[in-house]
This record gives sequence, structure tokens and C-alpha cells, in this order.
Amino acid sequence: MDAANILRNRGLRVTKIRVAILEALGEGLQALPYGDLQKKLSQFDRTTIYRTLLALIDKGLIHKALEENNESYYALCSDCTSNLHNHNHVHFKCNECSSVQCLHISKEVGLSIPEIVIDSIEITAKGTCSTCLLTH
Amino acid sequence: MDAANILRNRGLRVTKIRVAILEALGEGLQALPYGDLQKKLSQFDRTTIYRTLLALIDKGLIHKALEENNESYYALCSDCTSNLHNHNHVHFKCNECSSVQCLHISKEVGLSIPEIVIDSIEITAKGTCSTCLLTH
DNA sequence: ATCTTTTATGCAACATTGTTGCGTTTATGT
DNA sequence: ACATAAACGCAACAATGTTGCATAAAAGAT
Repeated sequence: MDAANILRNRGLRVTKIRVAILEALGEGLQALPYGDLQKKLSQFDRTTIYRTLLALIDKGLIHKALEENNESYYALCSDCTSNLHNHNHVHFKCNECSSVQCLHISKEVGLSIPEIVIDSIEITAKGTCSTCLLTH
Repeated sequence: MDAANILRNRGLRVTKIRVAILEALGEGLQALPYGDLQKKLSQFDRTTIYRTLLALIDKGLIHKALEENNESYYALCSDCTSNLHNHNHVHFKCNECSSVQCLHISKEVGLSIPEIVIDSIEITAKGTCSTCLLTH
């Protein structure tokens, strides 16, 4: 399904920047920091990028993969709905090339601690990605 | 051991702001966002707080517990050295009161994924803390 | 206690990102 | 093509991060 139809299905109007952001995030199937998005989409106003990201997050099309060094990384959602973001996956950042990707793992990571109630767990792993392993 | 001696042991000069930050983070044994530190330490310059945090992180006395909504949360280290930050713990954020604490768990969270090498894993859990469970 | 030297601090300045208001433009159904 | 609700672009401001540099303070030597 192309970006335009994805947007229509979530009740969002089809605009250039929305299509552009979905395509930008879809290219490498990896998370991009805000700064990269701004460079890629320099023909659009910064505010528009900001509000578009909010809208796409709100409708469950993208998610904030991680925040690091004051940069937010955004990635496509694989199985979120307008009502529920469902991220049972690990965010992996490569220390070599700084790329961030969502790793879909089967294993559930459970965690139980007395006296507190845990609703959700976020896991961020760091290491070396497959591409960088090959080149070094 | 008091803040002054902790600083001397890591080869850091004992200054007002360093003592103040260590004491601020030591009070509730919980992580504080940068903004809170700045309010608490308003008699000091913003730049000084910034550089002091860097110095304390560098020497393994404090660590950045998490970044969320463009706020960095800082907490005391329990067993880090000048050479190695060793954080085998979970960062827990309460959705009710927004407090962040380090939970020291015994369980090791292992994760293995083909084709990549994982060096470290960070876990952030969200839910309701013991204090908020009692009051609701 | 004073001096010296190294280090830390405060101030100014600028970059980046987040955020809101508002007038103008655009997307979509009629 | 038109009307209208929504999105966009611009201006403006806040918060945090970051650096350079002159001044002040800490630690060891005298």
C-alpha cells in the first residue's frame, strides 16, 4: 500500500509532507533523527515537520524510537492502530554508524518488581549492526 | 562518606556546586531532570551546572538515567568507577508522579540477535510507583 | 597564612529543538 | 467550481546544549 492510501485509511488528508515523511522513513526501514528529516525535507517549514510528526504519531503511523543526545529518532510503526501504539520490539543503535533500527523479537521481556506496577517496558540495545560488522 | 570525600576520591576538586548536585541527587535517591536541578541550584550559572554534570558523569559519580520529552534525568551511580559505568539496572518512571528511580534487579536481561553484536542494553519501565499506589 | 598554579566558574553568545498563534493556502466532499 | 474544514508557513519565544574567554576559587607548596 502506498503512502497516500495509508494516510486515507487513518483519516488523514494526503499532503506532500506527510507522504514525504512516510517515504523517508520507509526507505531504509530504519529510524531517523529529527535533524536528518529536516535536512531531507528542507523544502518544508520546520513547524510543519514538527506538526506532521505529531499527527503521524497520533494516528499510529510512526513512533518515536528513542531519544538520545537531544535528538528524537522516528520510525514507521509496523502494527499500531489509531488507538494503540503496540511496540513489542527492541530499538537498536549501532555505535559505529549511529543507525537506529527496530528489531522485532519474538521473546517477551517480562519484569516484575515488588510494590510497583509496570505497564510498559522499553528496551534499547547498542552495539554493532550487520553492515558495520561486514566492513570492519 | 560525604560528598566532599567522594569527590576527592575521584580526583575532583571540592566545589560548592559539585557538593550541591551530589546532595540534590542523593536526597530522594531518585533521578532528577535537568530542569529540576536548575531550579534547585538557581544560585549557580546554567553553564556551570551543565559542565558539572559532564564532569560528574565522566568520573562515574552520576549517570544520565533517561531522556524523555527533551529532558535528561540524572541519578547517582551506585557502583561505577572512573573508568567504567556499570549500570545493570532498570530505570523506572512513574506515570502518576513522574518520578524516576533506578531499580537494582538481580536478573540479567539477555538478548541475542543474529548478525548483530549487542554491547549494552538499557531498559526503561513505566507504571505506577509504590507511593502513588498507596495514595490512589 | 600567603603565594602559585591549575582548575572551575560566570557571562556572553550562538545552535538546535520544541512549541504556539495566526493569517494564508490547500485538500476534500458537494 | 465552490465551500469549508484542515494543514501549512511564518514569526516568535522557551528550554537545553555547547563553546570561548576573562575572572575567581581550590589545592599544594612555601
